[in-house]
Amino acid sequence: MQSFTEENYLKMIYSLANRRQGEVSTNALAEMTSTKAASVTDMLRKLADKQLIHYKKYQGVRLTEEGERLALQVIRRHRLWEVFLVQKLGFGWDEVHDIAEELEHIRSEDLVARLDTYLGCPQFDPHGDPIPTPAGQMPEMGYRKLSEVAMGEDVCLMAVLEHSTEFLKHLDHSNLTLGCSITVNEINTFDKSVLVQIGTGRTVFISHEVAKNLLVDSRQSVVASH
Amino acid sequence: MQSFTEENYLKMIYSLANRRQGEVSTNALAEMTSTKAASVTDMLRKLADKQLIHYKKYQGVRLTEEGERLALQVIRRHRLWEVFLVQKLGFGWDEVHDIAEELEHIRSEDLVARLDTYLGCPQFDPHGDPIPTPAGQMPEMGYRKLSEVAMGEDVCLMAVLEHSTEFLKHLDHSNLTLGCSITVNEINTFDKSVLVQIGTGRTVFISHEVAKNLLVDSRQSVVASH
DNA sequence: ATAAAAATTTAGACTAGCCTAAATTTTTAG
DNA sequence: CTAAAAATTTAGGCTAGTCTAAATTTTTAT
Ligand SMILES: [Mn+2]
Ligand SMILES: [Mn+2]
Ligand SMILES: [Mn+2]
Ligand SMILES: [Mn+2]
Repeated sequence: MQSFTEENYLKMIYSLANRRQGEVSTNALAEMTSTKAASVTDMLRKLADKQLIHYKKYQGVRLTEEGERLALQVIRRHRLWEVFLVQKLGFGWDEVHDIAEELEHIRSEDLVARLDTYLGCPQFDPHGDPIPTPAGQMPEMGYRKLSEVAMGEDVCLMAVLEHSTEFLKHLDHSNLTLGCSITVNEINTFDKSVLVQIGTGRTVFISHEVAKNLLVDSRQSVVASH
Repeated sequence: MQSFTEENYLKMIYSLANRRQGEVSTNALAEMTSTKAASVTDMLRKLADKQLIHYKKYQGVRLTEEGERLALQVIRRHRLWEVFLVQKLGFGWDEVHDIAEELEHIRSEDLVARLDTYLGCPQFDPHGDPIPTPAGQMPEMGYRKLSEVAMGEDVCLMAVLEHSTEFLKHLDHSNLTLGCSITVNEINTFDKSVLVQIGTGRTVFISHEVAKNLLVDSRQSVVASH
């Protein structure tokens, strides 16, 4: 059985490994856990002892099969609770992360199964992130970043990479919601900002900083959530 | 801000204080927290430092006003989550205690308020226990134990004092559910067991051990929950 | 190729919560 | 009223998770 802390480390190793491909560094983990590198090293030794990670001193870290299985369970719980908070309790998508961060650690197979059923077995969380299957598979969506879309293309907003309240509030403010269609009208070469039309409605300016964090799909996919 | 452990101690001091009136003893807390008396003493010193309890060495302990306020918040969260688990997720009343024991520690004013609204502001949890008000008042029900009811009386089962899975399963087995009416047909003097009729239906035997843990009301009150 | 910089680990220390064993205080019984 | 029993506290120690400062290894840049 793992502690809250160990579960958090596993989850963060998983997401860092997927962001930059390959081994995860001590410093990256220290930043993400808001601790110091020395503390991370201690924890890595413990996780390695428990066979949850592959760890060679100075060489970075990688999840074992068992470690990944556990990480995906935590992520599954996190995302299911986020769906609950938004769809059932009426929270905004910018308000749920911290609460889900605590709910994700309540370990009861039965609870997760019932919650999943109750929510109608959702495929995506309120940020468009796929929910790992009960069997522990993480669906791979082939999304691109809006910052990589060519001029004139017509795409659909499927997910966001950044979950901070400020970022999500900013999107609300620009009328950018999951599932909305986006047409790229103009790309400014000097700062890579874009001018897009949302649906058939208004035209908004999106900075490169923001565009990098919007995942889109060319296909006319069904809306993930709303 | 209090830790999980501190919250658990406050909650247990509250319920022990209400059970046997007056100061709560170190040993009683040790038994209830499944720790040793020495550990309890350590924690009592800490809670006293934080002004959450009145504590004089060797003299037992009592909650301060602030301590009681916090204890009631924890109890409110616990009972609301129990309602959620039973009414929304379909758990049995014998399965929810341990999960609620973890959920109760998630501190978000907003979460509790929304959950309360979502559940329809319930007054009682699945065991018939009153849910403290948001303002921190614990409603006082004037229930009696079934073991104290006179022969021939007609009462309504309102709550249970024991929450263990075995006990609750035993009640299910005897068709004893919250809100059912009970007529005392016979009281055996040698072992204090009773023979009762449930509603207009079958007649069951109830040992003193069980009857002591059933709270009833003479009035034809509306069913608390079901 | 090597020296400086950056990343990482080790050493030593702290707090929260828990334990056992021993000391102390309160209660109970004769 | 006193001696034994029971309850409680103190002393000293352990683990998880964290920290700072110092040592070590790897990377980067001349
Ligand atoms: Mn977490
Ligand atoms: Mn999310
Ligand atoms: Mn608890
Ligand atoms: Mn209850």
